[in-house]
Amino acid sequence: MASSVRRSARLSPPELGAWRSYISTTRALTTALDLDLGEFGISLADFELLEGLANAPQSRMRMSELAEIALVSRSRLSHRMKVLEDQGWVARAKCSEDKRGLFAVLTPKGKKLVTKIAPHYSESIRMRMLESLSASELATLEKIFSKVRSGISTDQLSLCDNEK
Amino acid sequence: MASSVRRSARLSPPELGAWRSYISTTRALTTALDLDLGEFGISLADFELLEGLANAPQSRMRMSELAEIALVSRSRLSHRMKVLEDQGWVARAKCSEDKRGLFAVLTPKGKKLVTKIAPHYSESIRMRMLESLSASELATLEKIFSKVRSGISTDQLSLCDNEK
DNA sequence: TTGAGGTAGTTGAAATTTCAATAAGTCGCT
DNA sequence: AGCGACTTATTGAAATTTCAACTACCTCAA
Repeated sequence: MASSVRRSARLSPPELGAWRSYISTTRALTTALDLDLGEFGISLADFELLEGLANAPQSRMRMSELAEIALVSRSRLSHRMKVLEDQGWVARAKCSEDKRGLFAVLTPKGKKLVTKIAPHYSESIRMRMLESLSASELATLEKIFSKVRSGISTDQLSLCDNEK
Repeated sequence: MASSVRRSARLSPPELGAWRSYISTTRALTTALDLDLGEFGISLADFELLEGLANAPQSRMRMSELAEIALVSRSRLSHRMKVLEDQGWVARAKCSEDKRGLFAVLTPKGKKLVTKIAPHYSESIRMRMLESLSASELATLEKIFSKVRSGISTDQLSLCDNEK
């Protein structure tokens, strides 16, 4: 009785093409962005943390919330916060509602940095990526990745400390 | 006399939407793929190295070529090769044409591993990403990233050791 | 044929990230 | 009131990645 589901066949040429194109471009792109931001003495990942805070009410956010929006593990955030704190860009503040918790807060110095770098960041993203695309491609891009995103059950990954 | 070029303005909502959607999905996706492959005791990045070799004639490739196609720095490749070698998946072989050079070679054990894992890898990519997309979205995806890729001058990044 | 400058690959140390464990606090239930 | 299960965040150690030399070799022009 012929096969029924036949899972896990090789990727078809269009599938393979799309995947390869995506993955290799993504690597090149993040390298390029990191390089661009590097001129301002910060990495893409760290800048995203500061930017996340900058966009939050009162420029502060609970550690775990920041970890979640920035898609980094909690322990990684803890470690990064230490170095961002040493730079004077962020601080940690107690949280009175929940004594276990802490707020990550952007300092004035940190705000200044974000203000200074943000335009270059935008420009870098635009130059490296967005500029190559038409308005409709832009829309499709957003649609495609939203779809993919919702196909990935976030909680399953748990953004990767080891919380089983 | 009104402004002329006006570079580096804030990203427009569609631009921002596309970017955010892309970057956050990409993080979730690579985490998911790593998790999937983790069940077979290997990371996505390492598997890509083995797969790269598997696809090369005679399952071997010059170190620098492998670094290039896998988009990793040379020093990183050197370090990774050490651990892949310890696992018995790859070996290094002298290159007679150029005595500075080496070939990275997939061992029989490495080949077996690739053969075993490849279907799961495909299935994971399909399940996590491709399945969410229509054929035309697939085609657009490939087109978009090819465009973006060619907008990024590869040599400028030099795939990131410090070769100025 | 030599020597200047470039290329291939490696190395050790420093920086970063992950992993597993831990402290401290909350929540709900009895 | 207090116990057990869960959550928040941190920590140190291990693994990985980057960074900056460094060795060995190749190329080519004078």
